[in-house]
Amino acid sequence: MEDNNEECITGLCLGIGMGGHVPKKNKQKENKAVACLDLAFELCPKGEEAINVNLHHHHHEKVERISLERIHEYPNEKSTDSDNSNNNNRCRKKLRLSKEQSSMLENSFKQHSTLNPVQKQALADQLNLKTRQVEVWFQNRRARTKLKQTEVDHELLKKHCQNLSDENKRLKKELQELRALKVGPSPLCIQLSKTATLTTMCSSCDRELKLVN
DNA sequence: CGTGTCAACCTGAGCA
DNA sequence: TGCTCAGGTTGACACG
Repeated sequence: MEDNNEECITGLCLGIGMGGHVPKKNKQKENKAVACLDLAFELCPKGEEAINVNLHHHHHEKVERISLERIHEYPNEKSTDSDNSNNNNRCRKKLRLSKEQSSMLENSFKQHSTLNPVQKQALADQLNLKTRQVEVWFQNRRARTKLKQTEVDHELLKKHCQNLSDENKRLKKELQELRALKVGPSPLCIQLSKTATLTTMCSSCDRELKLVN
């Protein structure tokens, strides 16, 4: 059989509506193939039949391995979930981490927000998860942290902006009042006319502000 | 039934 | 070239 990996994957993608997209990188090809397998698995939970029909022999070993992992990966599919009566061979049932798994991941994240491969493998073994799952959890966790921090920063900036705006209004009003009192050449008025700017301290941030005349 | 959450995935960039 | 990451997206599920 000829060695034409792209055609193999393209064929399968076309067969399940992926539009025949052929990714450039091998890793991406593999990802697409895995995505294809999700759907192939949906059509054929046992895996082997649908997969062997669609792929050349070069892929069989890998594909079979992945398909078996899939069966392992979604244990709820195997009617172990007693209260899930509508077990309808859906291929990607949402995985929910247990409280223990979540808290251990959280604790690990508190210690270091990134993991080296050894730490990742150790944590995966400890939690009875795949390293990929641990990796994804940390990626998502970092994204959530960043999002939260962005929201906090946004709120702080909004408050700071409001404070500055209030301070600006107050200073403008004060300046107007001072000008209204301009009955004679007081030292302040002389200073104002010379420099055309007035400096003051912002009460909210303790920075020096320049008030343009 | 609309919406939020989150695991899983995709893609492009940076790095060794 | 392969790996890891950030950022964005998808899809399953829970909840009001």
